[in-house]
Amino acid sequence: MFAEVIVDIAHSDVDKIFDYACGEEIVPGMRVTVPFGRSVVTGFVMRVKENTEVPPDKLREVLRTDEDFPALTAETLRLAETITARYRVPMALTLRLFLPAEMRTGKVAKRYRNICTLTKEPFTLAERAKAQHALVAYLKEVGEADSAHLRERFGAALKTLQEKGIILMQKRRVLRDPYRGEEGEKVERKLTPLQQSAFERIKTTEKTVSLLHGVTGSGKTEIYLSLIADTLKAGKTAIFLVPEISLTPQMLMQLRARFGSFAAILHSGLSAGERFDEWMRLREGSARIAIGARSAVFAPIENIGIIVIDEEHDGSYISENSPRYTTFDIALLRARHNGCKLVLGSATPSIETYRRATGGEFELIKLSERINARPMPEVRIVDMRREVRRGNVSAFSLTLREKLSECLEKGNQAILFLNRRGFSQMVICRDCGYTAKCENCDISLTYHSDEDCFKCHYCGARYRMPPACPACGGKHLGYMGTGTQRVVSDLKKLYPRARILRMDVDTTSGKEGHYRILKQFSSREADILVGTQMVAKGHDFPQVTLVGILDADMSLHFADYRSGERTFQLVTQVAGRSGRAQEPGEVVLQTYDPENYILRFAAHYDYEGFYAHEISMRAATMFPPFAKIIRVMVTGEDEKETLEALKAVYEKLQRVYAAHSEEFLFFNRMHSPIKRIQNKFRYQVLMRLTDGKVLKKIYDICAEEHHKNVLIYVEENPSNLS
DNA sequence: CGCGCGCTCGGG
DNA sequence: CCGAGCGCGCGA
Repeated sequence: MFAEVIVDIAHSDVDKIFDYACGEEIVPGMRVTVPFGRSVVTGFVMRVKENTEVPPDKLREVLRTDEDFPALTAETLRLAETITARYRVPMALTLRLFLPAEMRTGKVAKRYRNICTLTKEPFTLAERAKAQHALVAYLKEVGEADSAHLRERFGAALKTLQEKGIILMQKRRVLRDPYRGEEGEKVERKLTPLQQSAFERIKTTEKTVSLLHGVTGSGKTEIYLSLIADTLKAGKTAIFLVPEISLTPQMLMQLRARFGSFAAILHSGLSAGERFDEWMRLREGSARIAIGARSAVFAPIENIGIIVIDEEHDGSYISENSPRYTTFDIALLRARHNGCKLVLGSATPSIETYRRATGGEFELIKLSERINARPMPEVRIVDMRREVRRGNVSAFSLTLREKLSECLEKGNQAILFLNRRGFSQMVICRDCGYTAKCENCDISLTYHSDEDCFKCHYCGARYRMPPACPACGGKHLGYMGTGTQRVVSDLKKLYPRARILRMDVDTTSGKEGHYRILKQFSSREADILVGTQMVAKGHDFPQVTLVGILDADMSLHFADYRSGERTFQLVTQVAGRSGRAQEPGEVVLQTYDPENYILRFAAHYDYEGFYAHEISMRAATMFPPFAKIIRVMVTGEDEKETLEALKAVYEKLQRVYAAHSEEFLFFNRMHSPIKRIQNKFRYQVLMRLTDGKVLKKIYDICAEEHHKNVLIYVEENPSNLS
């Protein structure tokens, strides 16, 4: 027998099949150890065959298998072929997506437990050894138990009985279960008639993809869970994808309560061992629901009955590393392969998705009512230009201050949202105009008051705060632009008795960081929560009756065709945090552009209006989904080398442009808006295509262009053009 | 990716 | 004439 092997080296030079002689035990999907050149490496068996073209003097043998089962399934191998072809990345890189990182690094220790059982031989115990009697009785009842557990319960009796040969101990491999003992209560809510009909439509539609477009609080989650339960009943498996940030302990608890150990949860908070074991449970089939962020779309399960992508519009579904896949594309491939349904859910679907839904490609299901018909909070738009004219230059409008006082007096909670970390956006010398910039990035530094330092928000570098301007020695340093720290410090002056929590990347470090702050806030340890966009995502705080959006324009003026879409989503989401329980909520939206159509539509929760406006604008300007924006990034530490690489790709791309100019709306090379990040120079070729065959050519050109010390990659519709 | 081969260039 | 440095191609 011969095995076709891809070696686990992510480099295009070795991205090809190597044949090895092997025995019968080798099957496709297995990881094997093979001799390769002068070294020994891990490889993936893609196929096995009876014959080989490789001359016998070159042929070598598979040394051993890494596991005694195929780590990759047949579906997975096919899927990998498609992904590799689509994104022009080495096969090894694609195959790695399907395995937990722990498996490759081999750093995860298998966990063993000592399992105790009673001997079958007759025995007698001393009359007065009470603990021994209790232990034997217990074991008779449960059959077998873990030694650590018994020692804790019965103490030294265990050791005595073991020495007497009455209790037998046996080592056995066990899988870690990160949520053991946290079963919670099994709650199975009955679906409302609206939910029930959505459920039925998803099941019966001819279309593979359904879009559940439901306002916040319309009960989408309950529909997903019912669909998953239904799939389990049919003996199939399920994938449930959520944005990383939504994997809160409460949510995990809810899923655990509903599905018990059938659910395997893959997320960044798990230890290496736990992650590996959750993967194992899926691969073995003892867990049948894979729940997790985007990488869970590669879950090692077969016979999939449903795939759900919650908060479909969320940016975290697009991979930022090679291969730059979109979760939806992979999910669709898997849904087609398994002949199952794919459900997308969102209150604010992405423009692209909504167009495909209204165009008839997806089944569009609207849930326009909230559970219990609770109204959406009222949004009040405040014109900040008027505040400035009145002499109020603080971050808080008079309206917001009034509402905030009112809210606090009633004993309710408030959330203030501002998409800017730190104390002030930048520090400028009033004498000479100098601004501090990062040494590694082409970015001005943000002042952080709690650590009294400057930070670069791109690479995380810290700098000491200079006593005077480094350029002119002037002492008049000015703070421009308000960040979350500044808001907190101003709030403390305005409301000295209010308890304030801040939530942004600076305060949420560590794996439980988010959770800690959210828990403090939900258990009423604070009155006001100030935060960046991470406060926007689906947490349920019943006591919150006021949401303040301090600077709604921030994300609006981003150099990105999707900035309008993102602003709409953000405003809708943050607003949804207000008034979830009995009391109606309010939202104060501060802006310097109160006539802006996006903010107007968002204030009225008018997604359709927003969509109609946005899509006609995209059509008129020929932006996605009517065209494709392609960015070829060329980045490297040495400016000269990087420029040479840029020139080489540019010349080749230009030939494509010349030959197919009708497919190009735009073609140009330039510095990236941020010239340098983490010491790497960034150049780009920017294109806008009327979706044609040239994209393949562009990928080909970039794949064949090899420059050492310079990285070249293609991005499709990149979400930030920095 | 890691390695050895061979070509080239510079110093002695 | 010899050693260091680098570009190239190979690996089954």
